[in-house]
Formats: sequence, structure tokens, C-alpha cells
Amino acid sequence: MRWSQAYIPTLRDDPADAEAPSHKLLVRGGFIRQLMAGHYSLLPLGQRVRLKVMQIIREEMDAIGGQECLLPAMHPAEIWRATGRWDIVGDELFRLQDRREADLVLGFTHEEIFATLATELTSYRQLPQIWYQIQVKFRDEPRPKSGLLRVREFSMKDSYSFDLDAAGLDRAFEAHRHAYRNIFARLDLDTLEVAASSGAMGGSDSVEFMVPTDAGEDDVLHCPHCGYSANQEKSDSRLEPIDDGEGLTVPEEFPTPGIRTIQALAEMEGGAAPERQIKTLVYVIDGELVLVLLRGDHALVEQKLRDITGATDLRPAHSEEVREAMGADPGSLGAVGVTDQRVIADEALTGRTAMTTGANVDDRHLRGVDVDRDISVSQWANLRHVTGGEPCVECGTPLEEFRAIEVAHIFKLGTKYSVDLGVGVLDENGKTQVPIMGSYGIGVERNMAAVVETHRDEHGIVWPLSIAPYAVVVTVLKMDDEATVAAGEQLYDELRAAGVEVLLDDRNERPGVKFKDAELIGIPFRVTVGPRGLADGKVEFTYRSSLETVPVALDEVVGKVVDLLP
RNA sequence: CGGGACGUGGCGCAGUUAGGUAGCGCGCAUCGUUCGGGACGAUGAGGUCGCCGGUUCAAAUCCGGCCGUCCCGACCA
Repeated sequence: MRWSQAYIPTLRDDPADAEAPSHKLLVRGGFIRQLMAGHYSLLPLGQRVRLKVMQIIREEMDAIGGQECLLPAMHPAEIWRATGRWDIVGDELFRLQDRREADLVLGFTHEEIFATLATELTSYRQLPQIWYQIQVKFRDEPRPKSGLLRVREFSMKDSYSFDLDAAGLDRAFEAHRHAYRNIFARLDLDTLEVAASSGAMGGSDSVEFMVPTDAGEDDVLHCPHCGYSANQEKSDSRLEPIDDGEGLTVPEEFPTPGIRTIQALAEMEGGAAPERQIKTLVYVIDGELVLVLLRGDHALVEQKLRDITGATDLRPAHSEEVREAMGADPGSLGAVGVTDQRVIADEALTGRTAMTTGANVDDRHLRGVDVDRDISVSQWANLRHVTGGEPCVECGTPLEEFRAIEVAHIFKLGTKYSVDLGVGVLDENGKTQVPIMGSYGIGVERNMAAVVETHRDEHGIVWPLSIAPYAVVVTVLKMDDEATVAAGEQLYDELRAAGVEVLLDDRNERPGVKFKDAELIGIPFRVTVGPRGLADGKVEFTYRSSLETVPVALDEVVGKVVDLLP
């Protein structure tokens, strides 16, 4: 492509800097433009990168026996009602009606639709199957942000496996893990595989592929010693034993005027340290008021509560609801003697004695609380936020905590969708078997953004060769010098003839502008053609990653580039 | 959903406090000079000041409502 004819609208109002977020680089480089919050247009350069990412994914999916399909983006509501997700998914599902007022859905994933196709499977001889597509997904995110990282409309490669038994599902799951590792290697992304919450997707087991970077929106805990890795939503740690000493035989109520927070109670004369307090939270879970207990110095991870309760609707109770049910305001709440409400307690409270908690009377607390003796716990669970530095649950080494981008997520689903939509095959005995499903997703544009986030410097983007929009830019320095232009044109023709994706910078711009633009948009190799080098029959070859420049004889350029290509 | 900020040529912004001819930088067009690391000069084009309503002789500016965008938090498949 000739740059002079290409649509590459770079923005030069301010210099690129090392702090700029990835989406700003993509905008400045002329890759993307925003249409509205969470919806982006991909310009020619951006689309070239996207197609390359898609092709890499396609090749690796095909390599594990995946078969590509393309399903509709718009679905009838009935199919979502059949699995219950019409109600479960809530506001994140885009819904619309057609002219006959039939309810429709814009697909945010395709378990239902692939399962519908799978109802045509009739024999165990047809299994296993791996079907996939690269499709637009729609998700009405509460707050789209960070450019391509969190959007409402995006391309996803989603695949679905159908197997006869758990061993088959394991094979499909591991095949995907293998394919994904290959994909990330080709994208030059260092990923960490972490245990994750399955959320509303359901199922038994799920693994997220995370790219560590501060730009990420997920919180990951990782053990540098044994490799234990988990999303905060699924995290665990070893608890240091706490000596509670001798407790009272009965809890003792005492006045705490104006004390509303854990911190205030800790600082009060006769109070208690945060780890000696019980924090009482009130949640409304599917319409039911539930008490959630944590150690005073621990924070709740709502997703954990969501997961263990299987809740579809979960929110903190309003203060009026709290007062009506408990008879006191937040700040003086406790679970001692409470039998009307379900009580879910974090495991860190097991066996604890001599604890302090609210008395359910304003401005009163209880000390000497023995959790097992005094509180009727309906359910024990791991609910707490695990913080970096806590001992690894496997080996006790202090955990590292960092931010990461979730670039893929793979799930073992089980038989939910098969059952709900009536998927079944006959086995060798003529008995009906319900295939076990897995589902596996990888976001195309989010991976682009993750690559930019991890491949950039103060000059702009540094695309890996595998997904760069062009491999080489031939920069012609003097467009009014016939010999220089001729040499550039010839190189351009030769490179194209050799199958190289090449951009010819034939713009009538000053050299500095051309260099800066080429660096900003991140073309891996630059061949600079100018009269100075040409006098010796040479051009300059510059690597974008290091900005190292070496002289190369004119007739050796094509060979050098071809050698560098994968 | 809670908190905060912002909407003014293509992009980035000033002007709003105190109502009175809509400005600056970049980019864009033409010409000239220049040109191996984001050139310079000259001349131009381009804006219903987010939208609707109100106050006023007069509104980018004051008032009311709405819409949009961004940031923090919550949520998130």
C-alpha cells in the first residue's frame, strides 16, 4: 500500500508518551475511532491487525479439530427462556422487539444456540465435537471504558465442545488450553492461567488467561514459589492462627456511643482490634435478607457470595431494610441470637472466641462472643478478599497480588445446556446419553489492546511481527529526487513480489514526520531510502523494537526481510 | 447505581466568575522557501458554542430540563 493513498489518520497534536493508555495510542496511530461509549470503529490499520489476530486463532482452533461455523447475532427470546438466562442475565443482555413485538436478544454468548444445533446429534459415534465461530458479541456493560478493553460490542472466538463423558470433556478442555497457549505465544503475550469464578456461565471448573499489567481490571493472586494462581473472585490463602485467649462464659453487652466503624471500635478504650471483631454485613439475595459475617479486618468479595449462593440478584440492603429487620442501624449490627435470617460466615471466623460484635441495639456492642457457641451460622464459606502478602494456601509463601487483563476464559459447563435444550445421543447400548459441554472464549479486540499495552514505548506501538498491520515500511526520503524515488519504488515492488506486506511512505513530508509516524503505528521494520545511502548502493534497516539501525545493500533487502518473516 | 468532571471548527483547548462583533494551537487548502528526526513565511477555508425551553434590548456566558462523553467506585460472563 502507498501511504499517500492509504487512510492512516495519525494525530500529532501531542507527543506519544510512555504513560499513555493503550487506547490512546490506538487512536493516535489511526487504528480506531470511538462512535459512542463502548463502541469503536476499526480503521484500515486496526482492521488489518484484527484480521491477523483472528487468523491466528482460527489456525490454532483448526489444529485441535475445531470446525468453524457462523451463528446469528440475534436470537429469539424463547431459547434464552429455555435455559433461564433470559431472567438470570439481567441488564447486561441487550433485548429488543421486532415489528410483531416478538422479544429478541442480541447474543452475548452462544451456548444456547450451539446447543440447539447439537440437538441434531443422534449417535455417540458423532462425538466428540468442537464447534466454534468468530462472532460479534453484545454486552450492555454498566461502564464501558479503557478503549477496546471493555466495550459493549466486540468480536469473540467462542467454541463449544460436546463429549460423552467427563474424561472427554477433560480432553477438550486441555486441547483448548493447548491451543490458547499457542495463540498467546504467537501474539507474544505472557499469560498466567488462574482459577476463576464461572459466574452466570455456570459449570464446575474454569480457567482464565491473564496478562499482568496495571491497565488490567482483574485482581490476581499468584504464588511465586508453587505457582498457585487465582482470580481474586476465587482466591484463597492460609490463615495465620490467632490465639483468642480465655473467653467469657456469656457475651457481655457494653456501651459504644457513636461507634459506627471497625476502626472506631478498635481505637476505643475497651474496644477490640479489627481481627478480634466480627463484621456484620446485610445483603438482599434474591429478595431474602441475609447476614454476612467476616473478620473485622477482612473485606467481602461479592462474587464469592454470588457464587456460593447461586444468586441472580444480590445487593447490599438499604438502611431502612436493615433497621426494620435488625432493629438497629449499620454500625451496631451483630448475628448473636439471630435466627430469623440466614447467616453466611467467612471461614476465617471458625472456632474464634472472645470476639466483639454489634449488639443489634444502637450504640451497644457485645464482647466475649464465641462464634460456634453464640451464633447460628447457616453456611460457612470463603468470602474474604485475599491481600498480597498473605500465605499461599498451598505452600505458605507470601502471595503476590497484581492487576491483569482477562484475555480468555475456558469453562467446563456440564450438562445444563444439553438438558435444558434437549441434546442427547444414543450410546452403544441404545441408551440415551446427555453430552457434556465445555465453552471457551477469547476476545479478539481485547487481545489487540493487551498486546499494545505490553508492546509499546515512548515512541508508540511496537507490534509483534505476527499481527503488525504491515511488516515493512519503505521510507523514501526525498520525493523530489528521481533516483531516490525510483529506488524506493523498486524496493516496494520487489518486496510485494516476495509476498511481503509493505507500506511505501511516498508522502511529500519531511523525514522527521515520516520516522515519527512509522514508529507511532509500530511497523516492525523500516527501510530508509535516501540519497546519502544510495550513493554507496545502500539503504538503512531499522528494527522498531530496538530502534537499532544497520546499513544494508540495496539488493539484499528483500532477502533480509524474507528471512525475518515467520 | 453512588461520587466527580467535561461538552466551543477535524483534534486539543481558552473565553462563562462580571451577558455586548467567537478566539488560540495543531491539522487542512494554495503559493514560495526548506527537507536525513515532528520546518518557516504569506494567503485562505472551516463553528446553529451538545439539545430544548426560559430570563433579557442582547445569552457560549444567567436559570430549568434533557442528552452525551470521561474519571473513581459498585457491577461484570
